[in-house]
Amino acid sequence: MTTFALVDCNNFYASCERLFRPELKNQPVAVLSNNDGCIVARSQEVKALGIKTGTPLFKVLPLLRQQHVHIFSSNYTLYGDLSARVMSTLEELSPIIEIYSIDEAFLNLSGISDPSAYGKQIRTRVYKDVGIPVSVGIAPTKTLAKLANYAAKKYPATAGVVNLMDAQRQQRLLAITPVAEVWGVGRKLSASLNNSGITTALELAQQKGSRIRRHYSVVLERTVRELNGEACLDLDNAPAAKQQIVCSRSFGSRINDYASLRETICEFAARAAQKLRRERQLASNVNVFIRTSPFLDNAAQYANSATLRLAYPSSDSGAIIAAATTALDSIYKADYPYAKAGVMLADFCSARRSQLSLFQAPAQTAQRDKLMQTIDNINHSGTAKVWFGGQRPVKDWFMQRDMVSPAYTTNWDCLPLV
DNA sequence: TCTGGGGTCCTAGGACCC
DNA sequence: TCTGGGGTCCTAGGACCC
Repeated sequence: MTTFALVDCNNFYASCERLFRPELKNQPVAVLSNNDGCIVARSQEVKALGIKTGTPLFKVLPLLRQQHVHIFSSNYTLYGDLSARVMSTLEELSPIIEIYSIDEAFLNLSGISDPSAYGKQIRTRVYKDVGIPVSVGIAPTKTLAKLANYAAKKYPATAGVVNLMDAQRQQRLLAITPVAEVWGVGRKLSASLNNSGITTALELAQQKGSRIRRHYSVVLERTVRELNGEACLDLDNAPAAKQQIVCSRSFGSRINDYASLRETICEFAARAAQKLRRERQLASNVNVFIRTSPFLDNAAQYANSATLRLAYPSSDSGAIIAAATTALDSIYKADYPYAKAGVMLADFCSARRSQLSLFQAPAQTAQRDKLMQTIDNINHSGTAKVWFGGQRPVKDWFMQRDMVSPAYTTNWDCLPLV
Protein backbone atom coordinates (compact mmCIF):
# COMPACT_ATOMS: atom_id res chain seq x y z
CA MET A 1 0.00 0.00 0.00
CA THR A 2 1.25 3.45 -0.90
CA THR A 3 1.46 6.16 1.74
CA PHE A 4 0.57 9.51 0.19
CA ALA A 5 1.25 12.85 1.83
CA LEU A 6 -0.28 16.09 0.63
CA VAL A 7 1.77 19.12 1.67
CA ASP A 8 -0.13 22.37 1.20
CA CYS A 9 1.03 25.88 2.07
CA ASN A 10 -1.21 27.74 4.49
CA ASN A 11 -2.86 30.83 2.93
CA PHE A 12 0.01 30.76 0.46
CA TYR A 13 -0.09 34.23 -1.14
CA ALA A 14 -0.87 35.89 2.17
CA SER A 15 2.02 34.00 3.80
CA CYS A 16 4.37 35.16 1.01
CA GLU A 17 3.43 38.79 1.60
CA ARG A 18 3.94 38.38 5.34
CA LEU A 19 7.35 36.79 4.96
CA PHE A 20 8.98 40.12 4.14
CA ARG A 21 6.68 42.16 6.36
CA PRO A 22 7.06 40.43 9.74
CA GLU A 23 5.06 43.17 11.43
CA LEU A 24 2.00 41.74 9.63
CA LYS A 25 2.15 38.50 11.60
CA ASN A 26 -1.26 38.01 13.23
CA GLN A 27 -2.57 40.96 11.20
CA PRO A 28 -5.32 40.45 8.61
CA VAL A 29 -3.91 40.17 5.06
CA ALA A 30 -5.79 39.82 1.75
CA VAL A 31 -4.34 39.31 -1.75
CA LEU A 32 -6.19 40.37 -4.91
CA SER A 33 -6.49 38.89 -8.39
CA ASN A 34 -5.17 40.64 -11.50
CA ASN A 35 -6.57 44.13 -11.95
CA ASP A 36 -7.27 44.16 -8.23
CA GLY A 37 -10.61 42.57 -9.16
CA CYS A 38 -11.44 40.02 -6.50
CA ILE A 39 -9.97 38.44 -3.41
CA VAL A 40 -7.98 35.27 -4.08
CA ALA A 41 -6.11 34.71 -0.82
CA ARG A 42 -6.89 35.54 2.79
CA SER A 43 -5.06 35.18 6.06
CA GLN A 44 -6.81 33.38 8.90
CA GLU A 45 -8.02 36.69 10.34
CA VAL A 46 -9.71 37.62 7.04
CA LYS A 47 -11.31 34.19 6.72
CA ALA A 48 -12.73 34.74 10.21
CA LEU A 49 -14.47 37.87 8.91
CA GLY A 50 -16.53 35.61 6.63
CA ILE A 51 -14.99 36.91 3.39
CA LYS A 52 -15.01 34.23 0.73
CA THR A 53 -12.47 33.56 -2.01
CA GLY A 54 -13.53 35.17 -5.27
CA THR A 55 -15.46 38.02 -3.66
CA PRO A 56 -15.18 41.18 -5.80
CA LEU A 57 -13.10 43.75 -3.95
CA PHE A 58 -15.59 46.58 -4.32
CA LYS A 59 -18.22 44.63 -2.40
CA VAL A 60 -16.11 44.25 0.73
CA LEU A 61 -13.77 47.22 0.55
CA PRO A 62 -15.59 49.18 3.31
CA LEU A 63 -15.40 46.16 5.63
CA LEU A 64 -11.72 45.59 4.85
CA ARG A 65 -10.93 49.25 5.58
CA GLN A 66 -12.88 49.21 8.78
CA GLN A 67 -11.05 46.06 9.94
CA HIS A 68 -7.64 47.48 8.92
CA VAL A 69 -6.97 44.60 6.55
CA HIS A 70 -3.66 44.90 4.67
CA ILE A 71 -4.50 44.52 0.99
CA PHE A 72 -1.99 43.46 -1.69
CA SER A 73 -2.19 43.27 -5.47
CA SER A 74 -1.02 39.90 -6.78
CA ASN A 75 2.75 39.54 -7.14
CA TYR A 76 3.28 36.32 -9.07
CA THR A 77 7.00 36.90 -9.42
CA LEU A 78 7.31 36.63 -5.65
CA TYR A 79 4.87 33.71 -5.25
CA GLY A 80 6.46 31.75 -8.08
CA ASP A 81 9.93 32.10 -6.60
CA LEU A 82 8.86 31.14 -3.08
CA SER A 83 6.90 28.20 -4.49
CA ALA A 84 10.06 26.93 -6.21
CA ARG A 85 11.91 27.15 -2.89
CA VAL A 86 9.21 25.20 -1.04
CA MET A 87 9.20 22.52 -3.78
CA SER A 88 12.96 22.07 -3.79
CA THR A 89 12.93 21.63 -0.01
CA LEU A 90 10.20 18.99 -0.39
CA GLU A 91 12.25 17.25 -3.07
CA GLU A 92 15.05 16.88 -0.56
CA LEU A 93 12.62 15.28 1.88
CA SER A 94 11.07 12.80 -0.52
CA PRO A 95 12.52 11.45 -3.76
CA ILE A 96 9.13 11.04 -5.43
CA ILE A 97 7.01 14.17 -5.55
CA GLU A 98 4.20 15.47 -7.71
CA ILE A 99 3.93 19.24 -7.81
CA TYR A 100 0.19 19.63 -8.04
CA SER A 101 -0.18 23.41 -7.98
CA ILE A 102 1.75 26.53 -7.04
CA ASP A 103 1.27 25.82 -3.34
CA GLU A 104 0.86 22.06 -2.92
CA ALA A 105 2.58 18.78 -3.69
CA PHE A 106 1.93 15.07 -3.21
CA LEU A 107 4.78 13.06 -1.69
CA ASN A 108 5.27 9.31 -1.57
CA LEU A 109 6.04 8.37 2.04
CA SER A 110 5.85 4.60 1.53
CA GLY A 111 8.35 2.79 3.70
CA ILE A 112 8.59 5.54 6.31
CA SER A 113 8.03 3.83 9.64
CA ASP A 114 6.42 6.79 11.43
CA PRO A 115 4.69 9.00 8.82
CA SER A 116 3.18 11.29 11.48
CA ALA A 117 6.60 12.14 12.88
CA TYR A 118 7.90 12.63 9.35
CA GLY A 119 4.98 14.98 8.64
CA LYS A 120 6.03 17.11 11.59
CA GLN A 121 9.59 17.16 10.26
CA ILE A 122 8.37 18.35 6.87
CA ARG A 123 6.52 21.22 8.51
CA THR A 124 9.48 22.25 10.61
CA ARG A 125 11.97 21.99 7.78
CA VAL A 126 9.95 24.03 5.23
CA TYR A 127 9.28 26.71 7.82
CA LYS A 128 12.95 26.88 8.79
CA ASP A 129 14.31 26.87 5.21
CA VAL A 130 11.72 29.02 3.41
CA GLY A 131 9.59 30.63 6.12
CA ILE A 132 6.25 29.43 4.74
CA PRO A 133 3.90 27.46 7.04
CA VAL A 134 2.51 24.23 5.56
CA SER A 135 -0.01 21.57 6.56
CA VAL A 136 0.44 17.85 5.94
CA GLY A 137 -2.23 15.24 5.25
CA ILE A 138 -1.23 11.56 5.16
CA ALA A 139 -3.41 8.72 3.80
CA PRO A 140 -3.48 5.63 1.57
CA THR A 141 -5.13 7.54 -1.34
CA LYS A 142 -4.74 11.01 -2.79
CA THR A 143 -8.39 11.90 -2.13
CA LEU A 144 -8.06 10.91 1.54
CA ALA A 145 -4.72 12.78 1.79
CA LYS A 146 -6.52 15.88 0.53
CA LEU A 147 -9.16 15.39 3.19
CA ALA A 148 -6.52 14.82 5.87
CA ASN A 149 -4.89 18.09 4.83
CA TYR A 150 -8.24 19.85 5.08
CA ALA A 151 -8.55 18.57 8.66
CA ALA A 152 -4.97 19.56 9.49
CA LYS A 153 -5.85 23.13 8.54
CA LYS A 154 -9.31 23.21 10.09
CA TYR A 155 -8.56 21.74 13.50
CA PRO A 156 -5.77 23.55 15.41
CA ALA A 157 -5.41 20.62 17.83
CA THR A 158 -3.84 18.59 15.02
CA ALA A 159 -0.85 20.98 14.93
CA GLY A 160 -0.94 20.89 11.15
CA VAL A 161 -0.43 17.16 10.60
CA VAL A 162 -3.19 14.56 10.17
CA ASN A 163 -2.46 10.89 9.56
CA LEU A 164 -5.39 8.96 8.08
CA MET A 165 -3.66 5.64 7.44
CA ASP A 166 -6.00 4.06 9.99
CA ALA A 167 -9.45 3.06 8.65
CA GLN A 168 -11.31 4.01 11.82
CA ARG A 169 -9.82 7.49 11.84
CA GLN A 170 -10.88 7.82 8.19
CA GLN A 171 -14.48 6.98 9.11
CA ARG A 172 -14.55 9.45 11.96
CA LEU A 173 -13.32 12.32 9.81
CA LEU A 174 -15.57 11.45 6.85
CA ALA A 175 -18.60 11.48 9.16
CA ILE A 176 -18.07 15.09 10.23
CA THR A 177 -16.95 16.47 6.85
CA PRO A 178 -19.45 18.05 4.41
CA VAL A 179 -19.47 16.30 1.04
CA ALA A 180 -18.59 19.60 -0.66
CA GLU A 181 -15.11 19.42 0.91
CA VAL A 182 -14.27 16.21 -0.97
CA TRP A 183 -11.71 16.63 -3.77
CA GLY A 184 -13.62 16.46 -7.07
CA VAL A 185 -16.99 17.49 -5.63
CA GLY A 186 -17.64 21.05 -6.69
CA ARG A 187 -20.63 23.37 -6.48
CA LYS A 188 -22.91 21.58 -8.92
CA LEU A 189 -22.20 18.09 -7.69
CA SER A 190 -22.55 18.94 -4.02
CA ALA A 191 -25.92 20.59 -4.65
CA SER A 192 -27.10 17.54 -6.55
CA LEU A 193 -25.77 15.13 -3.91
CA ASN A 194 -27.39 17.15 -1.13
CA ASN A 195 -30.70 16.87 -2.95
CA SER A 196 -30.34 13.10 -2.90
CA GLY A 197 -29.75 13.19 0.85
CA ILE A 198 -25.98 12.77 0.67
CA THR A 199 -24.55 15.53 2.82
CA THR A 200 -21.40 14.13 4.44
CA ALA A 201 -18.29 12.61 2.94
CA LEU A 202 -19.11 9.37 4.75
CA GLU A 203 -22.53 9.16 3.09
CA LEU A 204 -20.85 9.54 -0.29
CA ALA A 205 -18.29 6.87 0.59
CA GLN A 206 -21.10 4.45 1.50
CA GLN A 207 -22.78 4.69 -1.91
CA LYS A 208 -22.52 1.81 -4.32
CA GLY A 209 -19.98 2.62 -7.02
CA SER A 210 -22.18 1.31 -9.84
CA ARG A 211 -25.07 3.50 -8.77
CA ILE A 212 -22.86 6.60 -8.60
CA ARG A 213 -21.51 5.77 -12.03
CA ARG A 214 -24.99 5.47 -13.49
CA HIS A 215 -26.35 8.65 -11.90
CA TYR A 216 -23.22 10.78 -12.05
CA SER A 217 -19.98 9.75 -13.73
CA VAL A 218 -16.99 7.44 -13.67
CA VAL A 219 -15.05 10.30 -12.13
CA LEU A 220 -17.26 10.40 -9.06
CA GLU A 221 -17.22 6.61 -8.84
CA ARG A 222 -13.45 6.81 -8.62
CA THR A 223 -13.78 9.36 -5.84
CA VAL A 224 -16.02 6.95 -3.92
CA ARG A 225 -13.43 4.20 -4.26
CA GLU A 226 -10.65 6.53 -3.15
CA LEU A 227 -12.67 7.55 -0.10
CA ASN A 228 -12.83 3.86 0.80
CA GLY A 229 -9.06 3.55 0.74
CA GLU A 230 -8.73 2.06 -2.75
CA ALA A 231 -6.02 4.03 -4.54
CA CYS A 232 -7.16 4.84 -8.10
CA LEU A 233 -4.91 7.83 -8.70
CA ASP A 234 -1.17 7.38 -8.93
CA LEU A 235 1.44 9.86 -7.96
CA ASP A 236 2.41 11.63 -11.15
CA ASN A 237 6.14 12.16 -10.90
CA ALA A 238 6.85 13.58 -14.36
CA PRO A 239 4.26 16.13 -15.42
CA ALA A 240 2.63 15.35 -18.77
CA ALA A 241 3.21 17.70 -21.65
CA LYS A 242 0.67 20.51 -21.81
CA GLN A 243 -2.26 20.14 -24.17
CA GLN A 244 -3.08 23.79 -24.43
CA ILE A 245 -1.55 27.13 -23.57
CA VAL A 246 -3.69 30.14 -22.76
CA CYS A 247 -2.71 33.75 -22.45
CA SER A 248 -5.62 36.02 -21.58
CA ARG A 249 -6.42 39.04 -19.45
CA SER A 250 -9.24 41.24 -18.37
CA PHE A 251 -8.30 44.85 -19.05
CA GLY A 252 -7.79 47.46 -16.37
CA SER A 253 -9.84 49.79 -18.56
CA ARG A 254 -12.01 49.00 -21.57
CA ILE A 255 -10.47 48.87 -25.04
CA ASN A 256 -12.55 50.66 -27.65
CA ASP A 257 -10.31 50.81 -30.70
CA TYR A 258 -9.05 48.21 -33.12
CA ALA A 259 -5.39 49.26 -32.97
CA SER A 260 -5.12 48.72 -29.21
CA LEU A 261 -6.96 45.41 -29.35
CA ARG A 262 -4.66 44.23 -32.12
CA GLU A 263 -1.59 45.16 -30.08
CA THR A 264 -3.00 43.22 -27.13
CA ILE A 265 -3.65 40.13 -29.23
CA CYS A 266 -0.11 40.32 -30.65
CA GLU A 267 1.28 40.55 -27.13
CA PHE A 268 -0.74 37.52 -25.97
CA ALA A 269 0.26 35.55 -29.08
CA ALA A 270 3.95 36.33 -28.54
CA ARG A 271 3.79 35.33 -24.87
CA ALA A 272 1.92 32.13 -25.67
CA ALA A 273 4.49 31.26 -28.35
CA GLN A 274 7.28 31.81 -25.84
CA LYS A 275 5.61 29.48 -23.33
CA LEU A 276 5.20 26.95 -26.12
CA ARG A 277 8.92 27.04 -26.94
CA ARG A 278 9.76 26.59 -23.27
CA GLU A 279 7.63 23.43 -23.40
CA ARG A 280 9.55 22.30 -26.49
CA GLN A 281 6.30 21.83 -28.36
CA LEU A 282 4.74 22.99 -31.61
CA ALA A 283 1.12 24.08 -32.01
CA SER A 284 -1.23 23.55 -34.93
CA ASN A 285 -4.24 25.54 -33.72
CA VAL A 286 -4.42 29.21 -32.78
CA ASN A 287 -7.62 30.46 -31.15
CA VAL A 288 -8.47 34.08 -30.41
CA PHE A 289 -11.37 35.28 -28.27
CA ILE A 290 -12.65 38.76 -27.42
CA ARG A 291 -15.56 39.84 -25.25
CA THR A 292 -17.25 42.77 -23.58
CA SER A 293 -17.98 42.74 -19.86
CA PRO A 294 -20.88 40.43 -18.93
CA PHE A 295 -21.39 42.48 -15.77
CA LEU A 296 -22.62 45.61 -17.52
CA ASP A 297 -26.18 44.56 -18.26
CA ASN A 298 -27.30 47.82 -19.83
CA ALA A 299 -24.54 47.86 -22.46
CA ALA A 300 -24.67 45.96 -25.75
CA GLN A 301 -22.73 42.70 -25.42
CA TYR A 302 -20.51 40.96 -27.91
CA ALA A 303 -18.35 37.88 -27.55
CA ASN A 304 -16.78 35.75 -30.22
CA SER A 305 -13.85 33.50 -30.98
CA ALA A 306 -12.12 32.10 -34.03
CA THR A 307 -9.71 29.22 -34.54
CA LEU A 308 -7.13 29.08 -37.28
CA ARG A 309 -5.15 26.04 -38.33
CA LEU A 310 -1.50 26.65 -39.15
CA ALA A 311 -0.16 25.25 -42.42
CA TYR A 312 2.27 23.18 -40.35
CA PRO A 313 2.92 22.91 -36.58
CA SER A 314 5.03 25.81 -35.35
CA SER A 315 6.30 27.68 -32.30
CA ASP A 316 7.46 30.64 -34.35
CA SER A 317 6.19 33.88 -32.80
CA GLY A 318 5.85 35.39 -36.28
CA ALA A 319 3.63 32.60 -37.59
CA ILE A 320 1.52 32.54 -34.44
CA ILE A 321 1.11 36.32 -34.33
CA ALA A 322 0.10 36.32 -38.02
CA ALA A 323 -2.52 33.63 -37.42
CA ALA A 324 -3.83 35.41 -34.31
CA THR A 325 -4.28 38.74 -36.06
CA THR A 326 -6.03 37.05 -39.00
CA ALA A 327 -8.37 35.34 -36.53
CA LEU A 328 -8.98 38.66 -34.77
CA ASP A 329 -9.87 40.38 -38.03
CA SER A 330 -12.47 37.70 -38.73
CA ILE A 331 -14.37 38.36 -35.50
CA TYR A 332 -13.67 42.01 -34.67
CA LYS A 333 -16.65 44.34 -34.51
CA ALA A 334 -16.20 48.05 -33.98
CA ASP A 335 -17.94 50.16 -31.34
CA TYR A 336 -17.89 47.71 -28.46
CA PRO A 337 -16.07 48.32 -25.16
CA TYR A 338 -13.91 45.21 -24.96
CA ALA A 339 -13.18 43.98 -21.44
CA LYS A 340 -11.25 40.77 -22.01
CA ALA A 341 -9.36 38.95 -24.74
CA GLY A 342 -7.03 36.02 -25.10
CA VAL A 343 -5.04 33.69 -27.31
CA MET A 344 -5.15 29.90 -26.95
CA LEU A 345 -2.75 27.46 -28.56
CA ALA A 346 -3.72 23.80 -28.99
CA ASP A 347 -3.14 20.58 -30.89
CA PHE A 348 0.51 20.17 -29.96
CA CYS A 349 3.26 17.90 -31.12
CA SER A 350 6.79 17.57 -29.90
CA ALA A 351 9.37 19.91 -31.42
CA ARG A 352 11.78 16.97 -31.48
CA ARG A 353 9.86 15.00 -34.07
CA SER A 354 7.98 17.55 -36.07
CA GLN A 355 6.69 17.08 -39.59
CA LEU A 356 8.70 19.14 -42.04
CA SER A 357 6.85 21.47 -44.37
CA LEU A 358 6.72 20.64 -48.06
CA PHE A 359 6.99 24.30 -49.00
CA GLN A 360 9.58 25.55 -46.57
CA ALA A 361 13.24 24.61 -46.82
CA PRO A 362 14.63 22.96 -43.67
CA ALA A 363 17.43 25.53 -43.62
CA GLN A 364 14.88 28.33 -43.47
CA THR A 365 13.05 26.66 -40.57
CA ALA A 366 16.33 26.16 -38.73
CA GLN A 367 17.13 29.81 -39.19
CA ARG A 368 13.80 30.87 -37.69
CA ASP A 369 14.33 28.47 -34.78
CA LYS A 370 17.67 30.09 -34.13
CA LEU A 371 16.08 33.55 -34.27
CA MET A 372 13.41 32.53 -31.72
CA GLN A 373 16.08 31.05 -29.47
CA THR A 374 18.07 34.27 -29.64
CA ILE A 375 15.03 36.38 -28.82
CA ASP A 376 14.23 34.13 -25.86
CA ASN A 377 17.78 34.39 -24.61
CA ILE A 378 17.79 38.18 -24.83
CA ASN A 379 14.40 38.43 -23.12
CA HIS A 380 15.25 35.78 -20.56
CA SER A 381 15.62 38.10 -17.59
CA GLY A 382 13.22 40.83 -16.61
CA THR A 383 11.11 42.82 -19.03
CA ALA A 384 11.25 42.13 -22.77
CA LYS A 385 13.97 43.93 -24.69
CA VAL A 386 13.14 42.63 -28.17
CA TRP A 387 9.67 42.29 -29.62
CA PHE A 388 7.63 42.04 -32.80
CA GLY A 389 6.30 45.19 -34.41
CA GLY A 390 2.67 44.40 -33.66
CA GLN A 391 3.21 44.04 -29.93
CA ARG A 392 2.97 46.95 -27.60
CA PRO A 393 6.38 47.18 -25.90
CA VAL A 394 5.15 48.74 -22.67
CA LYS A 395 3.76 46.01 -20.46
CA ASP A 396 2.01 47.70 -17.58
CA TRP A 397 -0.61 49.57 -19.50
CA PHE A 398 -3.56 47.25 -19.17
CA MET A 399 -3.30 45.96 -15.65
CA GLN A 400 -4.32 47.71 -12.53
CA ARG A 401 -2.02 46.83 -9.62
CA ASP A 402 -2.19 49.60 -7.12
CA MET A 403 -0.99 47.73 -4.06
CA VAL A 404 1.78 45.46 -5.30
CA SER A 405 4.67 44.49 -3.05
CA PRO A 406 8.31 44.52 -4.25
CA ALA A 407 9.88 41.54 -6.04
CA TYR A 408 11.99 40.90 -2.93
CA THR A 409 13.66 37.72 -4.13
CA THR A 410 14.08 38.23 -7.88
CA ASN A 411 15.15 41.83 -8.46
CA TRP A 412 18.38 43.35 -7.09
CA ASP A 413 16.67 46.71 -6.72
CA CYS A 414 14.00 45.17 -4.49
CA LEU A 415 16.23 43.42 -1.96
CA PRO A 416 14.90 44.04 1.53
CA LEU A 417 17.14 46.25 3.67
CA VAL A 418 17.90 45.14 7.20
C1' DT B 1 -16.81 52.67 -11.23
C1' DC B 2 -15.00 48.17 -9.70
C1' DT B 3 -16.19 40.83 -10.91
C1' DG B 4 -8.83 36.56 -12.28
C1' DG B 5 -6.10 33.35 -15.01
C1' DG B 6 -4.71 28.87 -16.37
C1' DG B 7 -5.51 24.37 -16.66
C1' DT B 8 -7.63 19.04 -16.90
C1' DC B 9 -10.89 15.33 -17.91
C1' DC B 10 -15.22 13.31 -19.54
C1' DT B 11 -19.41 12.86 -22.41
C1' DA B 12 -22.54 13.31 -26.17
C1' DG B 13 -23.32 13.78 -30.79
C1' DG B 14 -22.16 14.17 -35.60
C1' DA B 15 -19.47 12.86 -39.62
C1' DC B 16 -17.20 9.43 -41.57
C1' DC B 17 -14.99 4.68 -42.47
C1' DC B 18 -15.43 -0.48 -43.88
C1' DT C 1 -40.34 0.69 -47.76
C1' DC C 2 -37.22 -1.89 -45.38
C1' DT C 3 -31.63 -0.22 -43.74
C1' DG C 4 -26.03 -3.87 -39.42
C1' DG C 5 -22.30 -3.82 -36.60
C1' DG C 6 -18.21 -2.03 -35.26
C1' DG C 7 -15.22 1.47 -35.20
C1' DT C 8 -12.45 6.43 -35.26
C1' DC C 9 -12.02 11.28 -34.98
C1' DC C 10 -13.48 15.79 -33.92
C1' DT C 11 -15.94 19.44 -31.42
C1' DA C 12 -18.68 21.65 -28.00
C1' DG C 13 -19.99 21.92 -23.55
C1' DG C 14 -19.93 21.00 -18.76
C1' DA C 15 -17.87 19.70 -14.70
C1' DC C 16 -13.84 20.08 -11.81
C1' DC C 17 -9.12 21.91 -9.82
C1' DC C 18 -5.89 25.76 -7.78
